[in-house]
Amino acid sequence: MPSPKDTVELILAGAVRRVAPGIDITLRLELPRNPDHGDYATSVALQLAKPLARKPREIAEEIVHNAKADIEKNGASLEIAGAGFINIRLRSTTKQAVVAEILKQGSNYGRVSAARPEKVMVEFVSANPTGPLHVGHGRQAALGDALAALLESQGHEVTREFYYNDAGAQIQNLALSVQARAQGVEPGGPGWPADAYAGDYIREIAEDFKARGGNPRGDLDDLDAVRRFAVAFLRDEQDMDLQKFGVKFGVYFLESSLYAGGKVEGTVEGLIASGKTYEKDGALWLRTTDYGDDKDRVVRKSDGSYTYFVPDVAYHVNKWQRGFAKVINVQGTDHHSAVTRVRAGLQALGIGISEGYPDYVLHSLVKVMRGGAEVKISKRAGSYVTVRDLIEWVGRDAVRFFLVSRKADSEFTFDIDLALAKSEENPVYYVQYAHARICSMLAQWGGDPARLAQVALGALTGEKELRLAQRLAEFPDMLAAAAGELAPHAVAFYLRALAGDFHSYYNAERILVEDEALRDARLALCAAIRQTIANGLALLGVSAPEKM
RNA sequence: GCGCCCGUAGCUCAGCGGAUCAGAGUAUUGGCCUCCGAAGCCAAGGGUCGUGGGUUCGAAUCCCGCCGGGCGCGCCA
Repeated sequence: MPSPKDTVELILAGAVRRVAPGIDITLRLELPRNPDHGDYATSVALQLAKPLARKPREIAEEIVHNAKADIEKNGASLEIAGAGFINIRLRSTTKQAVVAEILKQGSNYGRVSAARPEKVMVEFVSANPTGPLHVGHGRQAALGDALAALLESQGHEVTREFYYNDAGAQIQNLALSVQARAQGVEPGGPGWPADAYAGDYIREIAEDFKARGGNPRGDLDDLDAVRRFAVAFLRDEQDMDLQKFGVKFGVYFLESSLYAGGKVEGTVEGLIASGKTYEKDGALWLRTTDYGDDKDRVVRKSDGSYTYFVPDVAYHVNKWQRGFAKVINVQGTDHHSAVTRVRAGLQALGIGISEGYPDYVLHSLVKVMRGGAEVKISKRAGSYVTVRDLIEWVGRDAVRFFLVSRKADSEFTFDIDLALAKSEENPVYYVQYAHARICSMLAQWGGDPARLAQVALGALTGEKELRLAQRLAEFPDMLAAAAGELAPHAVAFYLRALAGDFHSYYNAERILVEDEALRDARLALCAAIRQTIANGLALLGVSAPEKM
């Protein structure tokens, strides 16, 4: 069933085409803050003034004249204001209808089936198994998972994928670190390998290895065994953290599989065949500058090995070949130089991969403050705050909601002291509280909530009630916009606003009144709010508790 | 130095395909529970939207310069 907004938009767009034939303009309905300006408004007449060389008000009058009958038939009215704005007002019955619609659709409210469903991949976290997950990974997990859920809500078939390097120099470094630690070498002490990981978790792995390894001396010399043990240990740990965070991946992709399958070699051959490579200083270079990069990149080093850039390209070829027409990589901005490079590599191959492939959501790194000082995020230092720490301190719901509540590219300061001291004032509770309050009210009423979907809604005429209905009606549009812009923070802001409207309403009006018709209508509205909050929170991976 | 991103209320941040866009939370101050959950509500103060130009009838929003901050700029990953 098309929403009133869609209907109004369609009718007005038709009128605009008749008034301004041949002029390419997209009609956009705004949501005015000022209620005097109606429920929707458009400045399309002002925008048409120049191309039509006419007064905006005249144009507005003509549009309104054209659309009026149809608009009114569909439960709305038009008026012209100011310089030529067209304000649209919906009748109360039109607004009330959304409540029944939500209760009918239940957990599907906001979800749509795409006209053309796409196979979409969101790749995120992708932490190498060289240490516990840090807050940056937490931000990625919160963003990526919400993004994936958002795209699913729009009818796409989404795969969540985790990519990790299980064989490179960093892994070797990990093995050496564990080995040294197991042999009793202290970080920084004599015999400590250069650039070794010094975090405490290395000691834990070393002790665990010795405890389970049988003959410690013999096992310790077997660096390969140490490496396998350490990787498995850290993978388990990361899995546990992700599970606690409520994030599930569909695919774990190993970098080593690209080598094993000959994909890396094949990519190099493909690049050479494209004619975009050249030899210089004993190395093989790719002309990435042909594709907007600021310098050419080395593909094969003079020692014969490949740069990390090659498996990166091979991996994305693989994504493409698996049929993912749309891929979104969630990464920190510290990797933004890879964006141009990977795209350049894919274009150079000339195998028909679309130009902007893949999409990226880059997030600024999270700065962690504690005791008024910054805690450096560095795997090597071993002093960074982990995802697990955050969850233990403020709870999974708060961490997820908080981390997704900001635009990805804005810098983000996570003040540990504040989160600890004021955990109860975290915005997530505000939204959850609205949900719990409604649950409590429905329980007190004691009726059958399923019945509310059929209840008469005509009694919902209060200003706050109609505003709430409008807010609820925005939900699907908000989701579509958030999915389109890859901006999950919009969901968090919407929920905050909806909860705010509800709390305000709750304090102003009594829901469980004597008058049955009024009570049922109000309960139906509240049930619809509860449903919408639950649906929104589910997308963010945050629980919607019935009691708090 | 070059490239990308970011500068909006004391603080943390929305808004940025122009108009009906000066907003939210928090903090501060003052009110509201014999009443459905006060983890709540109501009200007040607080910003020349970093800065200087430009485009436009109209700019927080688009363009250019400058200032400030972040991240990149390896035959590291």
